[in-house]
Amino acid sequence: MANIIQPTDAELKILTLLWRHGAMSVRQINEKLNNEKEVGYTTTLKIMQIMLEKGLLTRDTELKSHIYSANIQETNVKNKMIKNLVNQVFGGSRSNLVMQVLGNSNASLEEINEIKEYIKFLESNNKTEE
Amino acid sequence: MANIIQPTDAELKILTLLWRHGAMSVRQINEKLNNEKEVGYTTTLKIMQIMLEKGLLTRDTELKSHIYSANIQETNVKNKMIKNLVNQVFGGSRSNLVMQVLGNSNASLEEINEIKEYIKFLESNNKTEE
DNA sequence: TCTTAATTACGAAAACTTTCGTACTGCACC
DNA sequence: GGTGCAGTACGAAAGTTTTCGTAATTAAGA
Repeated sequence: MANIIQPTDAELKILTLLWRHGAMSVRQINEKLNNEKEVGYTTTLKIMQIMLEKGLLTRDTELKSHIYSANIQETNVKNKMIKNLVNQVFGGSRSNLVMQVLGNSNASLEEINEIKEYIKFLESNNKTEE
Repeated sequence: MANIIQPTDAELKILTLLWRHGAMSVRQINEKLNNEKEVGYTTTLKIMQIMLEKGLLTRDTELKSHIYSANIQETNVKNKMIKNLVNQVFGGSRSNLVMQVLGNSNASLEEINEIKEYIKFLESNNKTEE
C-alpha cells in the first residue's frame, strides 16, 4: 500500500474540489477557490503543478487548457488525517476521538441517531462476516 | 470565549507532554521529545519561548531552571482541531467524521461498545436537561 | 574570586508552503 | 504574417515554522 502523503492546506482545498466536482482546468479550480478567498491564478497553477509532481494529481494535456484530476483517493486521505489526529492527541484511541466529538458542542439528536443507525449497520455486517 | 489558537505540530507535542505529565523544565521536555526523534535542546527552548509569548504556556522562574506549564485547556485544543478537520474535509458534519472513523480500519467491537455506552449516557443526560 | 557547567536569550539560517511576476507558447482572428 | 488572448512554465519573493549556533546569565564549588 502506497504511503499516503498528508497534503498541505492549499492542496487539500484543491483535492476537495476535484473529488466533489470531478476533473477541472486550473481556471475552473481557481474560480471556485475565489468564491472563498481571492487567490491569484498563477498561485493556483503553481500549487497544482507541484501536486502533479508529487503524484497527487494527473492531467490530460490534449487540449490547450489542461484538465486535472485527483490521483489519490478521498477515503485514503481522510483516513490518514484521522489517523494523524488520533495519534497526535488521542493517544491512538479512535473511540476517544469519537467520544470527544459527541461529547461537546451539543451534538444534536439527529446526529446521534445517525450514528446509532450506522453502528447497527456495522454490527449486522460484522455478524455475517465473522 | 477566547479564540483558541491552533498550535503548530511542534507546539502540540510539547503541550501534550505537559498535559500528560504536568509542569516540566525545558530539559525534561527535551528529553521526552528525544525519545521519539532527536531535537536539539535550544530548539525545544526556542519553541517553548515562542509558546510563552503566544500565551500557550506559563512559567515559574523561581528556580534557575524555569518550570513551564500548559496555559491552554486540552479539551479546547482538541475541540478546535476536530472542528478544523470537520470543516476542512467533512463538510462541517461531525457525524460524517464519526462514521468515517467507525467505518474503516476495522473498528473493534470493544471500541463500538464503548461508543454505544457513551451514547446511552449522553441520551440519559439530555432527557433530564430538556 | 575564579572556573566550570547548566541554563536562558536571541538572532539568523534552514526548511517548507504560498504567492506572484514575468517570460514563453500556442492558437484564433484579422 | 502580425496581433492579442488565454494558457503554461518557472524562478524567486514572502510568509511561516523549525532548527541551531553563539553569547549572556546564573549558580555552585574549588
